[in-house]
Amino acid sequence: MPETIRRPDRLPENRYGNRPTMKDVAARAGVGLKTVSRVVNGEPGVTPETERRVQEAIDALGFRRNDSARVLRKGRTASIGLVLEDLADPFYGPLSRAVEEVARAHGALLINGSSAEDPDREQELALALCARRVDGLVVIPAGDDHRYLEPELKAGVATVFVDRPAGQIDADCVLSDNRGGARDGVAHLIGHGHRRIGFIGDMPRIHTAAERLRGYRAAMEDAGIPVEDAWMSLGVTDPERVRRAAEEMLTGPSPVTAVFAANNRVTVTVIRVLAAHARPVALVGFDDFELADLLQPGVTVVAQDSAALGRTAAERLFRQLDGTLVAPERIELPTRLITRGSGELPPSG
Amino acid sequence: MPETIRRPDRLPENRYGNRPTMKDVAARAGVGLKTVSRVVNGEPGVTPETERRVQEAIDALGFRRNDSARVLRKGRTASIGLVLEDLADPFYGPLSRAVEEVARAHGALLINGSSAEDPDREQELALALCARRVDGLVVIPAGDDHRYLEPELKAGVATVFVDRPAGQIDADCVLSDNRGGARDGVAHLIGHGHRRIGFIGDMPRIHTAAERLRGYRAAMEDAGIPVEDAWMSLGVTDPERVRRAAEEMLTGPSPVTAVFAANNRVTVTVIRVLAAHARPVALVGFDDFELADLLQPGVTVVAQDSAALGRTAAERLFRQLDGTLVAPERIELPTRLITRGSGELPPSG
DNA sequence: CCCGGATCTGACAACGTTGTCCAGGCTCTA
DNA sequence: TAGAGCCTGGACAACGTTGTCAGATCCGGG
Repeated sequence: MPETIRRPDRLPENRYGNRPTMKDVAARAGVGLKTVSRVVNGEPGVTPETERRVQEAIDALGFRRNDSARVLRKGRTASIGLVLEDLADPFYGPLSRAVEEVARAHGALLINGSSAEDPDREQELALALCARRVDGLVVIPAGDDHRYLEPELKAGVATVFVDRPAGQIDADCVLSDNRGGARDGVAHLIGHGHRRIGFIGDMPRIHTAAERLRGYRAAMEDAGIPVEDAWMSLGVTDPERVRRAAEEMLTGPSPVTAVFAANNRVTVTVIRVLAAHARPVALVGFDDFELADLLQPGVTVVAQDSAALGRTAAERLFRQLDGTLVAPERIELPTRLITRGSGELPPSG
Repeated sequence: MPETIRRPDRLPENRYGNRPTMKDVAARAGVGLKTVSRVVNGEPGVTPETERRVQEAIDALGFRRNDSARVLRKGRTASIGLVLEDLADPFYGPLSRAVEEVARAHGALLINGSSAEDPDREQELALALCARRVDGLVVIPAGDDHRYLEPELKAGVATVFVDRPAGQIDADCVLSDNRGGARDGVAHLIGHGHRRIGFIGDMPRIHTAAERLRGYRAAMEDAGIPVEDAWMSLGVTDPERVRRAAEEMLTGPSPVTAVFAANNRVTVTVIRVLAAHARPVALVGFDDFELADLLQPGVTVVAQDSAALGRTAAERLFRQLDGTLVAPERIELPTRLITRGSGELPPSG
């Protein structure tokens, strides 16, 4: 197909398909442009009769206001961005739901996407949202350097980090008390007589993982129990390797009688290993999950309130936008130990 | 505070906080506006030296292109909307994740929200997304009348319905084979010797619920088993009432030896009832869920591939946008029976 | 009958970007 | 060294909306 040399700037008339504009509505209703705008936005100063004519034209043409133009003119988009780690992770469902509810209450829409735990993708996504001029950003960080957001912060984009703190910049963040929660969970096992307790968690470069490890160490130290290296498995995430790590600490020279699983993925895998294991082994997991109570035995967990994380973050974000908030703060929400059986098994073997 | 009588149209200089524009960048770099645009968009025709100067000014000012203005000019937003029923429902996690991946592959962002199963809210949300001029819409319907979308369809907004069909309009939809799946599940129970089989499902006004009921009836009819009313519970969703319904069919005059649970919420509740019940009762559930294999016995389910639903829908949407697709179609994806034990229990009592 | 005021309406500019098109400077060849 | 042609850069309009402001209309009262 030969390339057209001079295509007119104005496409025939099918931009956005061929949506009618206020101008079209005005022409059809026989009124001025601004009058249509007034009707659409419910501004006062329009006779009922005029309003009726305009409304009629709107319905007839199927007019819908173009919010891009509106945003351009007004400067506020009434939308906030949410950068998740993984949309499909059940832990984030209630969180994003909570963010959405708060946004809705403030008349804002939610735009979101997942970083898939990739720092570059997190940055790409966050900046794309800023280019859309979202009013604010809720970020669950994948990376640990967020200086790329500095111009945005300076430009007034409200920003709150959730679940993990921001890196290299001073910003609001809302976290769970990871260290305290892990400490409670491990102390619970110690309270039931365990001394050889295993820990399986993610890489310590991830803030939550590091904090939970600290909690484990603190609880052990409080009880005066020296920790053996063979009891700890760090940075192992895929099910197969978690399985192997669990089996090693169960059968090693100094076998553990209890396991602390530092996140829900690990917990589920460990449950599978323990189910196939002859000797009963106690288990406490970080993060609650559905049906934990129906397993045999029920799984004792340190639960974080992911909905509260989302709600708190979103509320802070809108308070930043109101201007009622100035100094960045770090908020830690408490966790809750839920006993269901697996954490109360006595030591054996 | 007294209202300012005449506020100048031009706010001092803090719209969007006070973001620099291309004009500012151009001034600082000592070049024309369009040259900046060229650099930002990687268009050819700029000397390396000029490009460097411009890039420097961009970095120094922290400039970020305003996509609202861009959208206004170009007519495409490179974003699609997703109207979910509930962000927090684990069934929709993989689905929205799949939609996101496809969108990402096409360079589009995803804007989403939940209808909370409320038709009015679904409409409000869908139209808000259209006002943003999303290029397309993936909708999991809450209501059954979608004529409100007609002007949008006419205007060229690509639209695909998922999980449930569109009501009163002719549009693409991607569904699971609900009837066939339910039929397979119930036939499986019959194959293991059951004749008195209970059905617990949602209100038949919901398409999926109605289809699954049809599947149940069809399987029973195929086997020549007359269905008793007492075996069916319809429109019951909250856990307490599901619990009661289940108990009634287990203890009634003609007690069932097996239960078909028509969605994952119901399944989980029924599991709880059966766990507390003396006589073993077989169970097949519609929808798979995590840990179903770890329960005692493992739960046999009719699984739908929610990721495939999302992927298929999103791909169709982008094919609509390409123009490679014209006539709306109704696509049904197969379900898969996963046997884990609970569905293979023999009749007892 | 005219005027003041209140009410309603519309012309116009501006938001920040991109497409078009032309001007000027440069290189290369004859 | 002049001329042709290419390359780079910039002026300008337009996208659809809303804020400002002035003009038009209508009413009642003096």
